[in-house]
Amino acid sequence: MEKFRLFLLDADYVLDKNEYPVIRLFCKSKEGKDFIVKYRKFRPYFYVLSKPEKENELVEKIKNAKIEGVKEIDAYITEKKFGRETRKFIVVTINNPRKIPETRKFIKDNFDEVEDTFEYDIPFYKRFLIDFQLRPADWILVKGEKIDEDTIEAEGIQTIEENLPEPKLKMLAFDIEMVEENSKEKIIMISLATNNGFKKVITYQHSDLEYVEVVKDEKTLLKRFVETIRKEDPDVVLGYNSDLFDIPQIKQRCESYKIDLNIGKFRERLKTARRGRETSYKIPGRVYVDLYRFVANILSPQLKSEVLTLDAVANELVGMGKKDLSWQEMSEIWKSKSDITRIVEYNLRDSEITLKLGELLVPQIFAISKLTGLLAFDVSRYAYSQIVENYYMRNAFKENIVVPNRPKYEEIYSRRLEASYKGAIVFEPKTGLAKNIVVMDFRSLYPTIIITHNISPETFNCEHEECKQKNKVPEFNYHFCIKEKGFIPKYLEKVILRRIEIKKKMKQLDKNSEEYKMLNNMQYALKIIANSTYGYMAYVGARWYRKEAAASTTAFERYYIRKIEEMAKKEGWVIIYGDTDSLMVTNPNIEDPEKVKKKALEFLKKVNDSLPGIMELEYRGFYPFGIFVKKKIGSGGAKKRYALLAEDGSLEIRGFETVRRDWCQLAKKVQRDVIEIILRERDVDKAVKYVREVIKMIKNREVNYNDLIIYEQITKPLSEYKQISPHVVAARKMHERGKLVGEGSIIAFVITKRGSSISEKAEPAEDATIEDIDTEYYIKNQIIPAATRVLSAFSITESELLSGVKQVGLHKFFKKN
DNA sequence: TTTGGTGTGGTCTGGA
DNA sequence: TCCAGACCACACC
Repeated sequence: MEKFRLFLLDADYVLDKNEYPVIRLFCKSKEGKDFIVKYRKFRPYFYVLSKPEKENELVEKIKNAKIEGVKEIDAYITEKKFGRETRKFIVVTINNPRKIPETRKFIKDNFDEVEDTFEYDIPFYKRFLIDFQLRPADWILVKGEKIDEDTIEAEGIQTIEENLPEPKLKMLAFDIEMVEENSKEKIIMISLATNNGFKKVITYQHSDLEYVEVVKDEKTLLKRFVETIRKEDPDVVLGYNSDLFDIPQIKQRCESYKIDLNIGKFRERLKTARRGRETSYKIPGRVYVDLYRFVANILSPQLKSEVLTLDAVANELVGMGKKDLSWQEMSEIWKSKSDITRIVEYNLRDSEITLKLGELLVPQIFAISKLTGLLAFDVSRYAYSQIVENYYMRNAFKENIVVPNRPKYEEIYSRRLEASYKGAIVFEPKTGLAKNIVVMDFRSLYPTIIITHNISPETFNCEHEECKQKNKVPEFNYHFCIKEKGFIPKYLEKVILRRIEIKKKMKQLDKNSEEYKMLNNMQYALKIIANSTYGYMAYVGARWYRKEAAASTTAFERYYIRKIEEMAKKEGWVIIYGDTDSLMVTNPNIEDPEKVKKKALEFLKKVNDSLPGIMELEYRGFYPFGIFVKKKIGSGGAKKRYALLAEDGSLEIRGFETVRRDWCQLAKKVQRDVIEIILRERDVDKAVKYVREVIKMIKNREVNYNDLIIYEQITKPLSEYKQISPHVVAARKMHERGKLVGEGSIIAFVITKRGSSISEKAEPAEDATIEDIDTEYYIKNQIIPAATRVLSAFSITESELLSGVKQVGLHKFFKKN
């Protein structure tokens, strides 16, 4: 028997000829050699909870059950944790993983002794990874025999705890181009690029470029694509929106040409993996990642980009965008049989930036894999809820806890009908220009509350009198057990502590070092779990659902932030603003910034001494100036909208039109400039003059057309809108003109002179010019509101911006400076 | 297949 | 014609 240290990349299973499962692990050795590890001793199973005292009877009945397609069935009793109690469960094992649903149904339908069934919907490969606690994108130790060049028959498999460096992985990105000819779409070009420097474009029109391979037709193009992938033999295959576009197109064409799409590591065919409504594809033995899905599911909230196109995302993340070439131009070049260099370069660039994105994102995906035990394939396609859930599922196994069932449709429906609960506190800001602001915030507020107060579905309202006294939830008649650590807090704490540890380590490292990058990816993965656990417990689709747990978390938030507010006020601080986990304060009695900071640190120490558990309030920064504005309707200050000037001169702008997608670029720029003039120069007059100048330019149409485009998303089918807003009208016009628009499309439109209501005047951006623009609208509904929002805090009104009447005495707002 | 609640503000809609 | 309330999108944390 030999031992192999291998890096685990992917897993699946096949059936042997007797319909027994063979787990296959796709691995790489340190030297870069590929292996398939086969393991035959693992069987699919699920749990049956019997009615009390009926276990033995039920076991016998199950053992003797005859179920179609199931060759072998076995059952035995085990104990598992179920909520707060430990109960007997029957483990039902069969030979064929595909028969688990039928087996479960048979047992449920035929035996009255059955109370419930569990863990019947965990895919077999995932079951294996959980039970063996294997981590994809990490090293495993395999004991077994090498039966041929690249196959190992394993006797035993386990993880390796040492931190070995990753083997060098080969990544390949690809992209296709299509053109419509005689109302039929054809693939005209495919580009491929790898992180070894390989690049190739395959097409069937002439080109002299050395990396272009010219073939005779579409069919040969596809054949060469298959051969090239096989020859390059990548570990990771990358596309951008390829699950929805490139792969289905390639697949369909290959089918019609009867080309075997066997691009798997060991010449296996591309597989379709259907999950609910979404379709994805597996390339057996390779990690195939559609980067768009990861970006859309996981990364999008933290991106500044307004759209998730490859161009925008790559520009933001790797500083490289697409080449400029419109679909029409491409079509014309191709059909006119002229020089295709531009298409070739455009096509190759797409693969190159996809590759660059992959080099950045695949390590992030791998870090999440390592933490959750999910295959990179799954991580890259899962939503937040799925990623957290799988983290807890894998740890439930360690704790011998039965995984709660996924809610059925009716359950989800009734959960939806439950009333929502109160959230966090948002303070009403003091409007105007603020000075010497100290910002403090809680480090991971919700996670630390959950951990400190042991908030978990099963610790909720335990029977102990003591817990009722010592761990009561503010505002509610709820409490959480303190006798035993809850499952969720236990594993959430591991996440938080590990993240703190990693962040500490990172501080000592060079930011460009490989180790720093690796740790950064790991802390990012941990952050995802930490930040989504609270919301997950209130998510209607969650297995570990307990709305009261989430409601209690926010109740504690309100309690603590109020408590700190009180402490701060007592010490002479003025609360300028605060949202959920942050407080912005100033001390009107102290002028010297250094003294303010010092005093703030003393205050923080006092607060932290009073906070329980691992809760901690941190110093986030000092800001010489800030703007807080009035609400447009009603009285008082507007929450969630402010701008701060940091000591290093940078601006932090939140909530304002400037940071919103649904305002035209020009309005956003004007507002940002106004904020800057006020914060940096504290000169309201200058800001007013500037706005008047812009208004004049609009009147004269001396502005850039593109800066007038408004972007808004279509969030449901066009027919379902009750209120027909401008963006809906623009979308309908696009639809009528043969454009593809639907749920999720971001509509680019402008407001023109044609029509009476604003909606009627909305026109798709591509169908209008600067001459069509309704300048009145842009002045009154874009520039003026955006500028007034900020300037009204300094008593400037709309009419003053419009009239051009010179105001006097504005400086009074800034006497001191 | 969509982790949660809080909040602002634009435009439309329909009744006075 | 005016205005409140509904609808809708997007932001903050």
